[in-house]
Amino acid sequence: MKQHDVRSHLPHQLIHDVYVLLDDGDRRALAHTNLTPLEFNLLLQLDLEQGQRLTDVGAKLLCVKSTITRLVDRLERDGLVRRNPDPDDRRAQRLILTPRGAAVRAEALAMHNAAVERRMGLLDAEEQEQLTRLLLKLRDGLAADLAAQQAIEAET
Amino acid sequence: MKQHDVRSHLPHQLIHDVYVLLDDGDRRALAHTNLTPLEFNLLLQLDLEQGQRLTDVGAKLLCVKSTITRLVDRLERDGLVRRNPDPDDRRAQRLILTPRGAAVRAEALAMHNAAVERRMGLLDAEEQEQLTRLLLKLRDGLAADLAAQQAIEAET
DNA sequence: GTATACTACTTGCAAAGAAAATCATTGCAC
DNA sequence: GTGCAATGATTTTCTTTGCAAGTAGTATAC
Repeated sequence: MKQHDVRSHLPHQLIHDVYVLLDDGDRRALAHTNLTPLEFNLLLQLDLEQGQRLTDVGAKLLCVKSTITRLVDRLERDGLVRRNPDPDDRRAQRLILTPRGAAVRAEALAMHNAAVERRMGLLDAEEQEQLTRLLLKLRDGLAADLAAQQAIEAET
Repeated sequence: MKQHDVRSHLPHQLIHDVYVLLDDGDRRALAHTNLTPLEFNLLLQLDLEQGQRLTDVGAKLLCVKSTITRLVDRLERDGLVRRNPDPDDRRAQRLILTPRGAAVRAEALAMHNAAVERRMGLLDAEEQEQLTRLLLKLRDGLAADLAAQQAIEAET
C-alpha cells in the first residue's frame, strides 16, 4: 500500500483475502465429490420431496436465472437432481434431489463441515461471535446501501 | 439453515455475503471508468516509470499468468498500460502506465476510495479495528492452513 | 560449451457466468 | 372473455478465467 492507502481499505482488503482463502479451501474440501462450491450450495437448498423452483434457488444463490439453468443441466446430467413439473404452474420446474444426489450431498456436507470447523476454529468462540456481530452489521448496512444505489440508478 | 447448521458456518457464510456485496459495490464504483475490480487492482500495482513483470503482478493479484497476459492485452489495447522490454531479461516484460492510464487510475482511485469510505463507514473506528484484528488472525491462519494442505497434496 | 532444467510469457481450448432475446404460461384490467 | 403485462425457464452470445501445452530465453551441471 502506498499513496492509495486509506484506513478503511485494510478491512476491505482483508475481507477479499479471507474470502479467496475460504473459497479455495471449500474447493479443496469438495474436490473429492466433484462439486464446485456453487453446485454444493445448490444441493444444500434442495430436498428429496417437494422441490423449489429454479428462480427461488437463483435468488438464494445470488445468480441470474440462466446460470441456474446451466448448473441444473449439469447436475441433472450427473444424476444428482431432477426437474419435476410444477403441478400448479406449467411454466415452473420443481427441483428435487435424487437418492444419488442425497448421498453425494451428505458426503460433501460432512467434508465441508469438517473443513469449515477446522478453519474457523482458528478463532476461539468469543472471537467468532465478535466477528459474526461485526459482519452482520456490515452486511445489513451494505445491503441497504446497495438498495439505495439501485434506487438511484432506477431514477436515471 | 437447517440440519447442516454448524456454528462456524455463520461467520463463514457472512464473509461470503459481505464479499459479494463489497465486490458488487466496487463494480458500481468503477463502472464509470469501464474498469473491472481486477483491472483496477492491476493499475494500482503499476507505476509510470519502472514497471513490474507480469509474473510479479500475477502473484500479487492471485491469478495465473495467462489471465494477466490477457488482462494486459485489454489494457494495452485501451491505451492504459504499455509493455516495455526488460533490459536484463529478454523473456520478461515490464509493465508501465501510460499518461492516459495514470489519469484513469487517478479517477478510478478517487471514486473507489469514496465508495470504500462510505461503505466501511458503516462501522465506527473501533469496530473497524476489531474487524481488522480478527480478519488478520483468520487470514494468517488460513494461509498457513492452505500451505499445510498443499504440502499434503505434494506428498501424494 | 553442451545438455538439462527452469523461468517468462503466450496461445488454444474449455468451463463458468452474465446479459439479452425468446417462448410459454399465468394473472390482471376491463 | 380478450388483451396485455408479468413471470419462469431456456437459448444464444459474449466475456472472463483457468489449465495445459508451447515458445523463447536463462541458468546450472558437468
